[in-house]
Amino acid sequence: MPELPEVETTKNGLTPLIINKKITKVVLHRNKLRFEIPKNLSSILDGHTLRDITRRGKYLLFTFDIGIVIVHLGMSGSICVVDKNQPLKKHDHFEMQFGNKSMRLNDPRRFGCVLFSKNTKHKLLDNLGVEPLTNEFDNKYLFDKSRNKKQNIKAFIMDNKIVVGVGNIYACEALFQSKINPKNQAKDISSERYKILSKNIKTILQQAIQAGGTTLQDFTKVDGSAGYFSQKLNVYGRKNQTCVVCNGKIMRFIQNQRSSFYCPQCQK
DNA sequence: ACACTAACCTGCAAGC
DNA sequence: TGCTTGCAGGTTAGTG
Repeated sequence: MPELPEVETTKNGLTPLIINKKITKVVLHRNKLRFEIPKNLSSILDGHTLRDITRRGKYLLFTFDIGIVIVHLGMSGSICVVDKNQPLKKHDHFEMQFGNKSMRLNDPRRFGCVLFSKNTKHKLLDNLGVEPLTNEFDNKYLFDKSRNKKQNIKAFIMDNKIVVGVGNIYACEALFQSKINPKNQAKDISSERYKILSKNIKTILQQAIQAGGTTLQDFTKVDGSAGYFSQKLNVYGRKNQTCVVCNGKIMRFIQNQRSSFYCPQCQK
C-alpha cells in the first residue's frame, strides 16, 4: 500500500499527537514482521521523549535522544493513535504508549518492519536514492541515471536506488500523465520527456499528500479515516474502463511482477 | 553491474 | 454455501 504520500500523511497526522511526549511503555504483540522487532525495545525507549518524526522514502523515522526507531508500513501497514485502553484490533503488532495515548502499528500482511538504530546510518537507509520532492530530482538527474538502463521506465522510477517513494500506483499515474508507455526502455527516453515525467511525479505526489493519500484496502490516516486520492486515479485499477483523455480502453498487464495500467492510445 | 524471479504474509473478491 | 484461484500499496536475497 503505502507509497510516499501515505507515509507522509501518516507522519503529518502523528506529529501533533505524540511529538515531545514521553514514552511510558512499549508493547510487542507479535515480534516477527519482515524482520524481528527488537525484544528489548521497551527497555531502550521507556522514559525517553519523542523528539521528531521524519520520513525518508517510505520509511518513518522516530527520533529520540538515544537513537531512532525505523518503521516501514510494507504493503498493508497503517498507524493510528488511540486511547491506550482501547481493545487491540486484529494485526495490531506493536504499540508505543505515551501516557494514556497509544500509537499502534497494524499490518495484516506483516511486510512492514520496526527497527532501532543509534543513528541514521543504517543498512536500510544508506543506499536510498533522492527524494522526489526536492530540487535534486529533475530531468537531468533522471536522464543521467538512465543512460545504459535497459530496464523499462516503470521499473526505473520505482527503483529506490534511483528515486524513493514512487510505488505501483503513482508510477502508473505519473506515466499516464506524461504520456509515456510503461514498456519503454529508460535509456530511450529523451531529456524533454524526463522533464515532463519528473514534474508530473512531483505534482501527483503532492496532490496525493493533499488528499490524505490513497486508500484501497488497508491504509488509513492516524484517526482511522480513509485517504481520498483514489477518486483521482486515472488508470490504476481501471482495467477495461474508459480513458479520461481519449475515451480509449485502459489496459492492464503484468510487468516486473506487478500490475501495470495504461492507455495504449495516449501513452507512446 | 545489471535484470529478472521467487519469496515473505493475510485477506478479499470472483468464478465455479 | 463453499472451495479454489488470483490478486493486492514493498523489498530483497538469490540467480544467471
